Amino acid sequence: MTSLTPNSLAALVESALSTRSSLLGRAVHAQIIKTLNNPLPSFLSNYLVNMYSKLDLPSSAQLVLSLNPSRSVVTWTALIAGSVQNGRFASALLQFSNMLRECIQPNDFTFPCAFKASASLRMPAIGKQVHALAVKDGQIRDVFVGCSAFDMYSKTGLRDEARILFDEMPEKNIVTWNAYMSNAVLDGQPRNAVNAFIEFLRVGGEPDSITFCAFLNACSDALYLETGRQLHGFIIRRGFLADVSASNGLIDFYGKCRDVGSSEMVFDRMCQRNDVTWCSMVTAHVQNYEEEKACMVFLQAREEGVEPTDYMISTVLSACAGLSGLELGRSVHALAVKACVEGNVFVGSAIVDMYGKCGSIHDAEQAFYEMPQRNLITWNAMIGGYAHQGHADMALAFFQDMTSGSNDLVPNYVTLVCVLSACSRAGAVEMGLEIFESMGAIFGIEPGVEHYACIVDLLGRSGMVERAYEFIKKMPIPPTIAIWGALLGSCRMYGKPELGKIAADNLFELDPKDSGNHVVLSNLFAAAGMWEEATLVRKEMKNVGIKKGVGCSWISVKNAVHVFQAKDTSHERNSEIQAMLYKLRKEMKEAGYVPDTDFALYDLEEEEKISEVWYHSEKIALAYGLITIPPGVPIRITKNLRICGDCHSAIKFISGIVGREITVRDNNRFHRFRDGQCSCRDYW
DNA sequence: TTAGGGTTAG
Repeated sequence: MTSLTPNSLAALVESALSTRSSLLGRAVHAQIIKTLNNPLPSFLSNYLVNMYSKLDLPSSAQLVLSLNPSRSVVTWTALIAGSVQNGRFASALLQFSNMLRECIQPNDFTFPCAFKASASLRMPAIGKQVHALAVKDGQIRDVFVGCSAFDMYSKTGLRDEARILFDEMPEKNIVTWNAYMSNAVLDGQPRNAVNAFIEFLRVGGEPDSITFCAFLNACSDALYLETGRQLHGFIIRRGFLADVSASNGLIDFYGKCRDVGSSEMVFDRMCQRNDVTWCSMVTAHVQNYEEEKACMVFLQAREEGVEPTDYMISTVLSACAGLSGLELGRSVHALAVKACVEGNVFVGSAIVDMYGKCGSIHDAEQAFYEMPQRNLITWNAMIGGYAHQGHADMALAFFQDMTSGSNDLVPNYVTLVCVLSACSRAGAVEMGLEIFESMGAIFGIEPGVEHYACIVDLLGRSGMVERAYEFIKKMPIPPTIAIWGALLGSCRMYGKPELGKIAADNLFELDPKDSGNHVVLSNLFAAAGMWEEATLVRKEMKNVGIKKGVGCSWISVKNAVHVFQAKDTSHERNSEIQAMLYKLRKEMKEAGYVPDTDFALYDLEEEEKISEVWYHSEKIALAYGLITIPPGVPIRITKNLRICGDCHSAIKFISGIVGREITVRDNNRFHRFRDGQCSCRDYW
């Protein structure tokens, strides 16, 4: 056996670090103690401090450091760098200050760590003090130190200081330029990033994959689709298409620019993919409302043995939320636990959001309370979940709790959207208006288009349809589809054909291809007995080539999905379904249900209309659920179009008769029926 | 012993 010299022991420490095995690291340390007497040679002690700190074993690192009487700036920097790498930023700054207390001067390796810790903690006051030290001994001129100081100022929002540093840097390298571009994008200045790229090329810079990613981010941020496409060509010419990071950046860019087809093209042509590639592709589908495709890509990634990361899990959960796919959502939640990422705040918030949107508010609450840490997004998800379910009281209580006491969070734009939508769904008109009018003064958030839409919905849903229209006319920003859509919905609810026509005309202009608006207007006219107008709308639809999508409802039973269309008799258990429908119809009639034939789409005889609405797909899916799902288990149905008013009222009756909880997720929102009531206060 | 990026939640 060769003798263990200090140099060979140092090599052993290095190899233990490279395997990331703390067990091996401790074994090597034991061997060193066995071989050499204390105190260890200083350089070997430094190796150990570095290893322990990087392996995220801070106590051991600190102990080895304190046993080294001749510890130097290198020893301390090894300790601090490990803390920064493992996200222990506050510890890093504490260690930095302990080092100064021992009168050891930081060097060009120490300063970047201290700047990064200050930047990550968003503590510009500390960053400034570190900067002063770096200026004092001239270290700021070093390209590493200068770049990290610039990054710190940018990330802590001190633009002027960042700009001065950048302009006065004696030397800039590619990292400096990349930092400049990335921070410009983060700061909402994508144009500056693009200009910096041009300047960088002009001074003879050679971009790398990080430069491309930063540029693509700028393009997707500002929706510079053409500029991004040109960069795609540039990436190909420079031979960077084989680079996984550059291609990942392209997938992300196209996805954010609503060109998911190009994302798929880049993805399909890649020879090598990593976990980020898969996650970017799933994200691109989710961002383009292609949740089914997102789930397919996720399952494909699983088949290929790609390990699920916290990023992937939170993205897939948002796909489940979009699909109201509770079963898949549950299995992804289980996967998060298995992958040990459920404690991650992104994953936890996505779990809360998924359960809230899938109607399992108790699961959402449980996930919320079990989270080791929560942030604003977690609270928003919970408030949004209550709003979805029509629990305005809980939404408002959580809002109150979030902003007060130990939580002390500052609400953002989305928080206010969730709160106002909760008021609207609960008919809390005064409360909603009060919050809307004071949100600028109290929370510093100026109302945006989503907030205006909530108020239109709030007024309209409460029967103040004319007031809602007056409100729209006075809006300082142009009304959007959501706003006219809310008005049209309330016109349908309260039978206001004239205003409905105005809302619909605006919708036709903004969104000519949406068949739903034509159908609602036609129904509105039909309900008011204005058959000619109703027929005219239908004719117009035909003339301009709009087809109403085929309505269907689906229900998941024992992991199989059963899809039904209106008047569907094709299911293998059709006779049982029909028998259940017959039984229900009889019992409902006895309970006082009267079919609402406004929702029969044609000018039919009354008897035919009744039959028309009776065989809507959601009722058939529900009948199937009642014969297959054991008593006590909630029945969940999803519909691709909006649930019709007759089905809504029928399911209310059914929930009372059969004593079960029934939820219907339609393409607009969530309806939870229990004891003859629905979570939404009213429906047209 | 050191600096920059890519995928995530409303």
